Amino acid sequence: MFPAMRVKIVGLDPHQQYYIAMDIVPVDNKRYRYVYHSSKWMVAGNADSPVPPRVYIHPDSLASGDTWMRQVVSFDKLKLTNNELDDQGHIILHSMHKYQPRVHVIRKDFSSDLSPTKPVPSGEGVKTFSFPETVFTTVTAYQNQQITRLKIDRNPFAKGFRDSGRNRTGLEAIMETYAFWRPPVRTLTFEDFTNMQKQQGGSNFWSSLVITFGMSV
Amino acid sequence: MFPAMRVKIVGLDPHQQYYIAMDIVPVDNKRYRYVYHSSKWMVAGNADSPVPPRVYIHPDSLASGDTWMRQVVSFDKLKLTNNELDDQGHIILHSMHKYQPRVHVIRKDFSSDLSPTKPVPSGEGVKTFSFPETVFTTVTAYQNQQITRLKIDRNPFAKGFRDSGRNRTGLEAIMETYAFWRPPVRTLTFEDFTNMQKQQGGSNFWSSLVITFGMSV
DNA sequence: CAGTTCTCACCTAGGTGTAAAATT
DNA sequence: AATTTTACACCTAGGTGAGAACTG
Repeated sequence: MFPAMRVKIVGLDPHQQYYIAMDIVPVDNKRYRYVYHSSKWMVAGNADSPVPPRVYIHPDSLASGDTWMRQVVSFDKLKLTNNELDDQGHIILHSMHKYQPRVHVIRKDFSSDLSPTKPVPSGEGVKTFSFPETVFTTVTAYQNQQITRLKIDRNPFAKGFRDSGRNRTGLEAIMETYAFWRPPVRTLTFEDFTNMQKQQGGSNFWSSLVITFGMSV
Repeated sequence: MFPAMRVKIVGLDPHQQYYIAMDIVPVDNKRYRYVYHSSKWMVAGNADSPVPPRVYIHPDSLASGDTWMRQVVSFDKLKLTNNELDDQGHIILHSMHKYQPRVHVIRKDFSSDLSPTKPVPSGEGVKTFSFPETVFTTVTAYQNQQITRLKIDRNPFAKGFRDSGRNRTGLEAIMETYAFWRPPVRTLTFEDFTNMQKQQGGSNFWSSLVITFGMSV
């Protein structure tokens, strides 16, 4: 999956052990098609039947709160497939559907049955974060030129398709000289999240947990 | 370092957590030179002054005894350097000296000060294994054709230097068709080790620890 | 014919020994 | 003269979109 989701985590217990995991859930019950002349995704019927749930457990798991908080947690190794019989542990999605990635922070002492092929457990030791700007629509071929350009311009592995003849604009050219530049990040506190989800309030333990999202572009 | 050291471990407590680490210690206090006409390494003076000790902590650390015992533990990412100012965490050695790799099994509850830049602690919670057949002499350029051929024939990354014109012998040709072939392994029990090292006896906890060595060729 | 699969050239990233050049 | 460093071609391994081929 590119761009990869990247998060910064604050407020964990430095000495407690945690798993961090991602799953990807349907946004609605619809199938979509892209209408080129209006540049919009339109509903094209009901969703296909749901697929076996998969969870991507971040490869740095298990790690201490301290370790997680000292790094940007990147999900750039997460892979997607439309093959419902996949045996590579990839996350299985339907093409032409809308999905929302979720980040789960799972306390070790609560993770008795954490598995790549079972839904993430819910309860006191697990907190889940979603960032609405990361909703995406799955395709098997790109439906418009903007997304193709984003992919080619931002993914190092697609360098071979960059049109070096096409000149960058003045601003872009300047940006390129700042190799360390990163787009602005957005911060979402656990309180924001609980409000958004109309959740009934978290334990003290989690009250300071903050997770910040930035795209890896 | 190629060929990489690979070990199989038996007899750990499946539910206990362990680090596994490697360091490389001088075999003697001498510097060597290779005498081509006799195909032998000869003493060529006293060793250079010792170098800051480094430890390679196996990247699968920290893991349970169960996890360690279920896999072949391979040290193929271990890197060597002759640069005493190295800041990449590589193990620093002198060229033209004889060295012996050691494998350390370190119980988590004993590993308070385990660090890549400090000597491995010794004591009740740490057991160390050496395999005399892994002694090697460091060089900056290969000193004889046999070692060059071993490196080129056995290391996939050196495939570009293989002389596909030179025909394999009948036996070698047959061997090559068995992709899964591995050289015989040698088993060393902790008792063997204690005898060899004239150690004063281990705790019950470790009495069944066995470590088996095989080269990754 | 919209959607999917497959093969391919072209990249990133990094592990090899060679041979020339530099060092001591 | 022996040893070490450096630039380089050639690999492994795997992530890209293009475009042809295929599917229903």
